[in-house]
Amino acid sequence: MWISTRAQYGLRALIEIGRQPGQPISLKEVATRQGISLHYLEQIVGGLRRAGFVQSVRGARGGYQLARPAAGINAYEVVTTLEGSIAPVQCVEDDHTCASQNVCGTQELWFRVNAALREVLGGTTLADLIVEAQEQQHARLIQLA
Amino acid sequence: MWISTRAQYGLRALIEIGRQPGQPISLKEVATRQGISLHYLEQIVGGLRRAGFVQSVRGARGGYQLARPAAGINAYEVVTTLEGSIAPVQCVEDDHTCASQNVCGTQELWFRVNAALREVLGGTTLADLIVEAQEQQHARLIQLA
DNA sequence: TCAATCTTGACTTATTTGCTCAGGATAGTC
DNA sequence: GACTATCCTGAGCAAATAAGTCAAGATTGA
Repeated sequence: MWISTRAQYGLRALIEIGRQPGQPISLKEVATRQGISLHYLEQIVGGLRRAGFVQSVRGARGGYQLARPAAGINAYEVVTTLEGSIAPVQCVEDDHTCASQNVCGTQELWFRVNAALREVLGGTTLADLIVEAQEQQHARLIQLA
Repeated sequence: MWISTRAQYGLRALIEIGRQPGQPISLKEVATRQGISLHYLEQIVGGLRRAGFVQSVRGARGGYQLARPAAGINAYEVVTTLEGSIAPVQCVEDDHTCASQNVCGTQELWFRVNAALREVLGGTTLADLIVEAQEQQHARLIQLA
């Protein structure tokens, strides 16, 4: 497992926040629904706020809401905001120049891995995830009945 | 960077070992060529031996050689041998059942990421890597000339 | 016999992760 | 204008992991 809980929880929080557009949801609510520690969530969502994904509404009945439409947020930017680079190896990291001058023989492989990752994560928007989450919950309710 | 140096060095060692089929190469040689600590390399290649990728030849003029043809070894098995699972999140790990019963909404995303990874790594054989490594070195020699 | 090489396992050191805790700032509501 | 819900910040900490290092031995060719 190499995606930290930080990024995983951040994505899940965004799904909850994006679910009811217009009205803010408190972190307490998000924490209960997703089973995440409140204090830890505060740290994570703080990062998402500073990066411009969500807005906070302070005071009683406050909470968080999306700062941009869900269809305009993709999983790649969310994950890298919370996690930093997710390149498989250092060679492939944005600003890095290879110490062994490309003679190791594996660099092209890691580039292909990196490209595949960006394609999958960059091609999934928060709007997609919200739909998937709702379908999953629906399917589960039917299963229980 | 989430592929450990262990797996990276292991792949690079296999490229060196697979380069001259038939004759064993010492780890000292591999360590010098690839710029890796000898003792660390011993640990790593030991793992590859136990997993059946390479054979050791003891004594003077000994070393390591491939135990299977290079075209029959793919990067996915090498990496997972040295690294354990490379699933992005625990949900997706082979024997794991999801604690939040699939209501988190992100599981499908991680499955897609995992599938993309397996495809790229599983589709690259050691024989491919050896060719790529030789092309790289050739290109570099021309560049220097 | 000697030296080159493989083999094993314990140990170390630094970093990261995943939290917890304490305390504050801000703003609606009664 | 007190009360309370909420956001916000930074320090601290235990456990795990990574990336080696070190020491000592086994095996075999020359």
